[in-house]
Amino acid sequence: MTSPKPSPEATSDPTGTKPLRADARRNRERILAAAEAVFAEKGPSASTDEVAAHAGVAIGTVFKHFPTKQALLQAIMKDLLARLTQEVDTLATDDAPGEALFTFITRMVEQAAQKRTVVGLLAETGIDLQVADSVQLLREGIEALLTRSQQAGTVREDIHLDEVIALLTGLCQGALHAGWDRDLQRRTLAIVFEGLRPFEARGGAAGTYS
Amino acid sequence: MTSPKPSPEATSDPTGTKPLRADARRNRERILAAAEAVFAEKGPSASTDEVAAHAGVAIGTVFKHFPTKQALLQAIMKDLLARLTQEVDTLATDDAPGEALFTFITRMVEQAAQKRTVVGLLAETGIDLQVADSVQLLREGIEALLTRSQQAGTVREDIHLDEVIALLTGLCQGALHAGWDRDLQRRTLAIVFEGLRPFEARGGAAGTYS
Amino acid sequence: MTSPKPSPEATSDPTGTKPLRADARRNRERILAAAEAVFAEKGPSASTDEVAAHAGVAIGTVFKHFPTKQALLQAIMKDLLARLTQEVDTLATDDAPGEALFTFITRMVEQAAQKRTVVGLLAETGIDLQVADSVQLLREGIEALLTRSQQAGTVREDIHLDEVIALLTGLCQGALHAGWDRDLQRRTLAIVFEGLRPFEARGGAAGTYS
Amino acid sequence: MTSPKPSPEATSDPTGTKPLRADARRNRERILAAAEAVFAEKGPSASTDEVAAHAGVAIGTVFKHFPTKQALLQAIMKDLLARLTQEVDTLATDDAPGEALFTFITRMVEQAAQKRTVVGLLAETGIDLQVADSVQLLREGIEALLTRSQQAGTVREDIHLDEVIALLTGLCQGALHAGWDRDLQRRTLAIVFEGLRPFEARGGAAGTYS
DNA sequence: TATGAATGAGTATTCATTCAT
DNA sequence: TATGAATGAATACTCATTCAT
Repeated sequence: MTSPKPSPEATSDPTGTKPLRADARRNRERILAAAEAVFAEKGPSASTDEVAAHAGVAIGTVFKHFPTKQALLQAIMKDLLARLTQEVDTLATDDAPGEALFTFITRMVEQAAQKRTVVGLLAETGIDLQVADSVQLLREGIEALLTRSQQAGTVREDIHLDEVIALLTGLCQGALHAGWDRDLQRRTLAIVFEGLRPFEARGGAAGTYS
Repeated sequence: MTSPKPSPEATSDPTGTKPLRADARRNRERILAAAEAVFAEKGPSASTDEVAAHAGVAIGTVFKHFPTKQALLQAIMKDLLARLTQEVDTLATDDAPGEALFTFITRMVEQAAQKRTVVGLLAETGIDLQVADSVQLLREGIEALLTRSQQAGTVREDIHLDEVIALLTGLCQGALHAGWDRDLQRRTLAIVFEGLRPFEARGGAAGTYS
Repeated sequence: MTSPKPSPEATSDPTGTKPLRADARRNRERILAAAEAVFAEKGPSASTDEVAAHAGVAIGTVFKHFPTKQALLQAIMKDLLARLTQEVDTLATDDAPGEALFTFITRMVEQAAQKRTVVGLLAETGIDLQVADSVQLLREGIEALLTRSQQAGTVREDIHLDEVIALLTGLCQGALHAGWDRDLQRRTLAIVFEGLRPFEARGGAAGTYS
Repeated sequence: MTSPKPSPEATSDPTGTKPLRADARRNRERILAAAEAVFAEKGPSASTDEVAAHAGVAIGTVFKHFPTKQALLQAIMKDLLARLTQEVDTLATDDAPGEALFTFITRMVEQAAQKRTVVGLLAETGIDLQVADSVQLLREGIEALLTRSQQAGTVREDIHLDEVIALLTGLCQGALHAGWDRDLQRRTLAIVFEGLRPFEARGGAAGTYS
């Protein structure tokens, strides 16, 4: 049972929620991990039953923790966004300020390509997941990366956060669904990064074409 | 009950299929059109019943023409790809060779953003749609556009078809799911186009940022 | 399969509904009859599955005809009310005008006592069945009976329709739940009828006590 | 968390039960009170969880005291019957012997109409509640009232206890489900009371019609 | 060939009851 | 003894697919 377990800080309850009993908390984690795995593999239309089976609990337990399938999807989404935000924050305090944004985008695309992440799938189902808060946190993190990159002169000043997120979304979705291999990822990202750079910085580190 | 029927060439059967009676053919068209409309609006999880109702035929008729829901989705996909290929071919013989690729990408993204097109949704369902032939035709069309643009000097020589298609896919998916508005589309595409241009053509027509 | 089949006129569609195919209509009747039997025996919390099994059809067929359990209950209710209204109307044109109301009440109570009728059960579940129209028809029928009885001098002039219906409801519920035997029914009704008679008519035909 | 506890005599265990610890007894009372309130409001299909929550105890505690939902319903029923018996006994020693039965019936109907009492709901569930002993006590109390009324000359000699209880049951059920307003209650009861009176006492105090 | 009724496996969700903490 | 997490059977409802009319 060595599924990718969500980092503790990501799944920590919002303050104010009464702490769960040890076994309950353990099950919650297992369910979340199972759900992430199952939905990642089969898409969000996978049955809750399957999630329960994968987690090794009864179906009732899943619904005790997440009273709706929606709620379960939301929880995964929040978890994921929290981990991304965390990663963004780490990058933001790293040394190479100019490359931070490029690195982050690259990592996200890599992840998306690897596993059929939930991120993308969520949107598709038309389910409105109301994870606005978590999204906002991530936006802020990305904005910080963008600003730093612009100050470092590796991204044009006239680029807005919206475009960056649009590109990020599109690239992830593309990578996710079309199953780009590493090489294709690299070359595709290189093109986009080239488009983000100021004229005087073109042909930079990320821009090596075969 | 005369719904807007797809153009005949778009729905043409692959050669080798036995010709249908006139009324059967008419029904086939109506079902396809209905399916495209319904799936475009509600996603591929819309029920076949709804498609039948929208087409004004009984459910049995739908399954007579397309023995599986899968088959119906496939047919739509092929239809769509055929129309895109058609559009590509038209663009390829236009006068402005340098802008043809950019124009095509822009149009596709616009369409994807406008209607919840099937394109994107198909991939998501994880269904393997086996439309390889149709895709190949489109690939070839796009390749022609790419070559012409490169010859015209508006796209870098070191760009491959794979990256172009990867970008196209990602941008469409992004536009589709994230609901970009026209302005955001324009700015996002401008960045990508900038990345596609050779150094000496940078800051070209498509690259005006707010 | 000789369950009490609803009379044709009771189940006839409101005009304007497209006529069903013969087999569909037959199934509809069977489902209704089965539902009436099952709910009558086990109360409205009986499962729809059981109704389907009892009717010898698949569960989907039940839901095709009655898209909701509610709808099924409603249909039974309407059916029942229609039959009651019918009975009321017959009584209203009978010869013995003075006894018509008493006869009707007696019959209803008898029926309620016999089978765990749906009437009573419906109210209990807290389900709002929206059969107002059908109820109104029955009210009008009962009102006619009441008026005739009053004109015949067997019911006091100062009795209103509301009280009659209240008594009818209470007596049916009581008979239904408490399982009164025939003799107890008779004696209980005799008391109520006695209360309905004018002073000068007391000790009338219905009022023989042990 | 001091909810309105039922009076001690009402909840007294049948003799022979081993005495509970003080806190356990307190919990028992709270659960009973909560159950009565919850079931009164939502009907007997309300969940045991809700009862537990309302009582401020854990679900396990409820099942410790009442090993089955059935048992809980039974206990409420007994409690209720005990209170009614108590009320009957009080009335039986009151001064106005002739009106005692009428008063009792009136009160019961009033209560039934006011709150979605459990009384009525119990019968509906089809659950056999085995509260024969408690019922017997109540029967005896009512019989006493009946006898006194007959001796006082306000109720006919040929009326039996069974009919009185039948009427009582029916009227309560009717009032409960049909939601009679006070005025309708009054007029309906007046009719029944009139039916109970001997000829020479007709048009008595309770018999004023609009 | 078209129709549309019937099928029945599948899905989310609830809830009485059990049992480890 | 109290807690409350876990259980899992049950239930209403959906929908792709089949087949008699």
